[in-house]
Amino acid sequence: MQERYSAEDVETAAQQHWDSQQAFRVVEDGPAPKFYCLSMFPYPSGKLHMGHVRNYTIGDVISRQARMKGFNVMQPMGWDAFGMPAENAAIQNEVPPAKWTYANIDYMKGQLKRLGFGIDWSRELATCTPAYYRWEQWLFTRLYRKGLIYKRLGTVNWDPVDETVLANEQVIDGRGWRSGAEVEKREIPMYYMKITAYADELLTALDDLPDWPEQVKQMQRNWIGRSEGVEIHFPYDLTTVGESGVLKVFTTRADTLMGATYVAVAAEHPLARLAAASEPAVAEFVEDCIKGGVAEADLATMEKKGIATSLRVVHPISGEYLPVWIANYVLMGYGEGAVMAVPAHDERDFAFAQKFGLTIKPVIIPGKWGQRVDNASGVFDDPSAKLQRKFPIVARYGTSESLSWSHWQDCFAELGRVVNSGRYDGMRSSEAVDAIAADLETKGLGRKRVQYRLRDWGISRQRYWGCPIPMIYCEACGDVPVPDEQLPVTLPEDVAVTGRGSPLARMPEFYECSCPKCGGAARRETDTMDTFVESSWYFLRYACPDNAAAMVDARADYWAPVDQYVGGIEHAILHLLYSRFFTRAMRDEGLTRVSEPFTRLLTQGMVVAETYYRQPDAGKRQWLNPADVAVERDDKGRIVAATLVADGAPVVIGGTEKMSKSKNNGVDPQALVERYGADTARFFIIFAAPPDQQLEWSDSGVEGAFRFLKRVWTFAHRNRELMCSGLSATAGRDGLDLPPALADVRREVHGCLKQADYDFGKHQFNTVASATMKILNALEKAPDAECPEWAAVAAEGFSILLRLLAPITPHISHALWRACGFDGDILDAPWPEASEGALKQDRIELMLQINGKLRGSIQIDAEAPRAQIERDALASDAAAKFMDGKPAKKVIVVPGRLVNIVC
RNA sequence: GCCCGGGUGGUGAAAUCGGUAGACACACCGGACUUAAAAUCCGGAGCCGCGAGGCGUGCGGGUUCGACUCCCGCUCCGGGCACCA
Repeated sequence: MQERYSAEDVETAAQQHWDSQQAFRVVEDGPAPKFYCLSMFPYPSGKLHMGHVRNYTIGDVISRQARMKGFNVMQPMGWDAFGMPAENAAIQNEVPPAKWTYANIDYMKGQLKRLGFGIDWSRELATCTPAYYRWEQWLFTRLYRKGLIYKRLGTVNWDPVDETVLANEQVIDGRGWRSGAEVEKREIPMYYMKITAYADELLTALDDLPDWPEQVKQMQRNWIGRSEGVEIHFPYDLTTVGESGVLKVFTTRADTLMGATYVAVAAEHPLARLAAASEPAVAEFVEDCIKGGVAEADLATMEKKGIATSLRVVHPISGEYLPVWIANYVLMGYGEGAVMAVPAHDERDFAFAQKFGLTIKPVIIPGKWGQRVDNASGVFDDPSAKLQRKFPIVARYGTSESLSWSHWQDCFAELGRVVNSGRYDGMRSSEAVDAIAADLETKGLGRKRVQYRLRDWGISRQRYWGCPIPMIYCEACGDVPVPDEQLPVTLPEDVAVTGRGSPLARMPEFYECSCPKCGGAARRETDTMDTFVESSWYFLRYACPDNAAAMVDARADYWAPVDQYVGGIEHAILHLLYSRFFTRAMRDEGLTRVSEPFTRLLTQGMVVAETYYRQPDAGKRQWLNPADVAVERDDKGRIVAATLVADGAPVVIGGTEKMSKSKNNGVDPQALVERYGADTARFFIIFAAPPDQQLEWSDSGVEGAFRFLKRVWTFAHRNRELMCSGLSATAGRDGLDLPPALADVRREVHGCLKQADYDFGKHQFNTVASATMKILNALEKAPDAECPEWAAVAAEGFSILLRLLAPITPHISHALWRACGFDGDILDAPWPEASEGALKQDRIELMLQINGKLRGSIQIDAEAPRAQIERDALASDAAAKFMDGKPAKKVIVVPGRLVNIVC
């Protein structure tokens, strides 16, 4: 054993050992229960970034501990290899996407190996290979025939200059990122997956995922957005509309129906088109509405615009004529593309009505305004204003009647009591919803129904680097799925990408084909699939990546579901929801037995670092890498200034942000590993923050991790022979009669172990790392070798330390386990168990509070009865000093913790 | 705009069911070793105060013998918003 810790030697040797043993290759048999630990696979963007290192370190820690606990562990890895960056790189560097992607995979795989992750590489897959995506196409044709995939128009961002569909990310301030042209909405035919068919199941099944973070489940619940409400039909007014029909809206607040004063429709709604045909101003407005992109965040924050039409619809209860408005905040793809507007009780409608001077008709008395309202006179008590007020029949801006409705108040949107609504007056909101729904149903103008916010999943992409959609168009036969024997539809790999239009649509050799039904000339679909499709089933394919005859086989039944999934919180909704849906679709095709793909979920936080920059006058900020910057501190250690090492001149401290190329604050994992080794990188990442929180990068923190590992190494080197002799004394350690100082050391070790076990269960690995440091501190401070029992205590303590460390820093743990003569390979060493005997204490310290303030402590027998604790507490110096001679009113004893005297 | 998180010393963080706030580290200060430095080791330290003591978990209220923890209101920061992955 070397005296000095050399990470490179240790890590190379350990990795060679694992390779030669094929230590992480796993098969589907044996008595051990299976444990499928999966980290989200990376997009092969070029090289690993720190977020990857964090993700895979967390997954590896869980995997390795599960193995020590006796599970048959599978930890696979692969590549989410289709996507836009490959096309962007192709445009920039004129490299074909396939070549670029495979080169990246090659490089990043080497990096993953160097970090020592316990991955079964025999299961590696890349989604851009025909061997993978052919099964995606195969399933597509099945789901299409079943009706779970269908075709309809969908709205996309259109760049009129580049004649290309843009991703939301490529639209910046309403303009195309390359052309700078104003983006427009355009409707094109697209394929959709009917995820809404599973909406209810996806929602209710969340309740059966106890090991998912509550926050993720809540986000998914809100995303699915189940709401119970009423569909209401407003018949067209024949004289203004010119044809018969009904305008359908959905509302959860049917109790406010009598307060509806207009209706608003989307620019793409049939009524809008009708109005545009005869009214030039409307046509202009509708034309204007196609400007801008489709991202919801933009639509929600843009200025609310609208225009009146001459059209009217008929209120289904009152028979009044309501004006039809066109509003840019109503969207065709959401619900019915129309809303009934109740300005008195909806904040958005209120703002709209005020802007355009529309009628505001209050029909609900908010709960907090009291129950007393006279339905005939409209007089009610407003306790918040300590006034008796007259309820406005119609509130118009500027009139005295409408004072209370001149500004929006949140309580307007609350449930309450119905007024101003004819026969529904006096009802509570919920009663009014029932009564109105019943009346509408009688008239055939509406009914109660459930609606979801969730929309069907549009999967068509007008891009090249993706899985081809296996469909053929024939003049005679229409849309025909590609038959099984013609699969896969292979994506040509040697293609020039220009950024204008879709390359496949310019390749007759790709799209010209014959109809599978009639044999006539036909055209192949040139759209590819959303890359979320590949990542919706890869976890099943890892079980059997080599199967050329089936999508999944019996091995998937052995491994599914994933026991532990680890990945970024940014995937909390889309990827995870699509995967849950896809698994169910596959279940209903008889491909898997499971419904939920991921039993336990751990969502990891981002990796952030400080930023530094310089800003020449009126110029762009130049971001400087933290590695090139030196900081100045005051005498308390606070950072007061920073300078660039190269020129010694000051730079601006920019705050802490997510590591990124644009802010130049990334730390290269490669350089880190080369300098300190994989174990140091892994230890720091685990130690610096709990997995689900953001991790702040710190170079000196890395130094500290390295220093700790050196201390572990040094302890082993100094005490190796002693500990080898201590091994024989291992039997019956609890029975050993240890001197008090050694008993204390042993109590500390087992206390740390017990705590670490608890923390492991919570996935709070940072405190597990702390526990290993505490154990080393205790062992180093132990009274040394004079005492004969020390060898046994040291050997036991150090073996516990190494095993707690093994999942986090596997290489050094592997080397020291052998060097100290412990049994076998630490990879399969049994996880240690804390001894209750070692934790026992005769006397304990209780904190002493007087009136809730800490004033001292008392020493007492661990088993002391309550009466004695009270007596000792009252007799203490602190009690005499702080009770001011007052008698104790009450004494609170919290066993094992504290005594509080109230006086 | 909507949904979901987070805010604790100079810094990263810990505190299991409402019971010692700041474990474990980083940075800092002091000391040992050294011709010197690096490395290593030992010690100190939340803030204010000479001290007794007071004050302290983003801000303002509340519940409680006792609140980082529970409740109400605010604020700032981050993630997601359906074509980034």
